[in-house]
Amino acid sequence: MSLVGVTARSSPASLGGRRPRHVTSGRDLTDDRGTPRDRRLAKVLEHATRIFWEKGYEGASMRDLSRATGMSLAGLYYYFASKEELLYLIQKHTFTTIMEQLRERLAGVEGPEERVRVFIRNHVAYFLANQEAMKVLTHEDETLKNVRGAQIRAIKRQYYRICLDLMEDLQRATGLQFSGRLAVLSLFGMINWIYTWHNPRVDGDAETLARQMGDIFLRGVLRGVKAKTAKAKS
Amino acid sequence: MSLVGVTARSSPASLGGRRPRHVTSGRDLTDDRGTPRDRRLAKVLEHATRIFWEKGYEGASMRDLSRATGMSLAGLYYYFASKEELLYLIQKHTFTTIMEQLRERLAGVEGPEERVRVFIRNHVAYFLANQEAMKVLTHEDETLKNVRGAQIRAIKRQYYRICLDLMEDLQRATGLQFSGRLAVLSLFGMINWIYTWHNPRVDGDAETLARQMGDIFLRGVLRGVKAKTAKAKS
DNA sequence: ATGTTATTCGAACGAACGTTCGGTAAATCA
DNA sequence: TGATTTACCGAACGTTCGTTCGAATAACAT
Repeated sequence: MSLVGVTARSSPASLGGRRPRHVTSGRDLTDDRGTPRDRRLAKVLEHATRIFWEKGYEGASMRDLSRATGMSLAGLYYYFASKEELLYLIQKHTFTTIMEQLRERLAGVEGPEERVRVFIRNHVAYFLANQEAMKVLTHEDETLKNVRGAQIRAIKRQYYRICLDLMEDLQRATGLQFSGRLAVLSLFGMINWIYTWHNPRVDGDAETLARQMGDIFLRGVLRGVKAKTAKAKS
Repeated sequence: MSLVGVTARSSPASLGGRRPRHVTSGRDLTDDRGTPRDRRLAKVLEHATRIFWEKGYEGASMRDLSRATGMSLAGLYYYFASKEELLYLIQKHTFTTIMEQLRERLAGVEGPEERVRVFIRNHVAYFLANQEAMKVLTHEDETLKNVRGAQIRAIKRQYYRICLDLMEDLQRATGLQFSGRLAVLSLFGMINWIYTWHNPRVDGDAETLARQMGDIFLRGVLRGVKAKTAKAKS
């Protein structure tokens, strides 16, 4: 009721109008918990994520989703109000989850550099574990308009803020001078670009990738990587 | 004839079929040179670039382009065969131009680090001077299919190769060990991400940005930036 | 068994999509 | 001058789009 914003036109129940449909509970939408309805919606969102990932939001059609889920076109709309809401739910869930995970991983970790490392590790790990959702999140950045767009942008600003704070802690601790804004945005660029090139066959796992990117970002290529052992490939 | 691939269905001229339309000459498409027709096409491409930039390729309609150019829907098709070809021409021209410019700027520059710096400067400068085209190039990366897609991907591979070579020269010169592939792709990520955040009001001009990003990439934030003078902002 | 609510559907709606057809003017060539 | 080519357009073509309607079934409570 609060989150979704029902689009139903009128229907005061007394006049025999149909009751408002597709009112999602405010629940979490992960696969396990929630009402059966929420669990079913979560499954639909998984399929939608994969389709948006493959064809882009505009390029994907509700008929694609119907085919993928095995449900009828009309049946889908029992679970959400519009295609746009689908994208909103996906982006919101993805963003919320990565931020929760970050807060957990940051808790208890001391030392500004290590905390930045944790941020990088978390972002890279989540990115690789949820490539489809993360591409939909970053690629369809400007797609949502109005209220839904504003909500997603608000979460994004929060996430940016967390990283900027980590960076400024690092500056205070080391006395170094650089533009925090530019550092954060460069870091985001490095990581968020992954979806355009990552190949699990040739590029390592999340841990390796995060360490390498952390090294590039924190030490710079000209200080090189402390030649630990196998950096392998090229 | 060679580039564009006419889609005309048959029409052997003798049977009264219409001659093949929209056969672009192989010319350069920049505004100044070429036949009047090519110049007119270039203008259309400029409008198309702005529209794809605003609404994305799938989200943009030929009617949007018709409105923007002031030409009729049918009239547009005198200059190109399809919407897809529009995107192809834009991407090809953009990619070709940035590579030409890079080769010019690299010529005569010695020293592996400076050559990497030139690469960064060129990419950032071109990016900011042609933000719309560069977004269309990077954002619509997977949009083109088949032959046209393969051609663009081939140019992209060339561009990547040039940068990788620069990076490997740097490695040979310094004896440092890092993954060249990862370094190049991280660098691309840093720079190509610019279009999602750049604000000319708060972020500096191309030269400043390129220097800062070069510093982050080459020296790493932990070695700081040689506090030259005004880094200002944050 | 009966009434109620939760799901799902076939069929269609109007709008928008990329593209094409037959044609008209204007420019160019002979 | 007349013939041909170039540049452009109104009107439509067939398709696909997101969404909705009324009804049918399934699940569940009483």
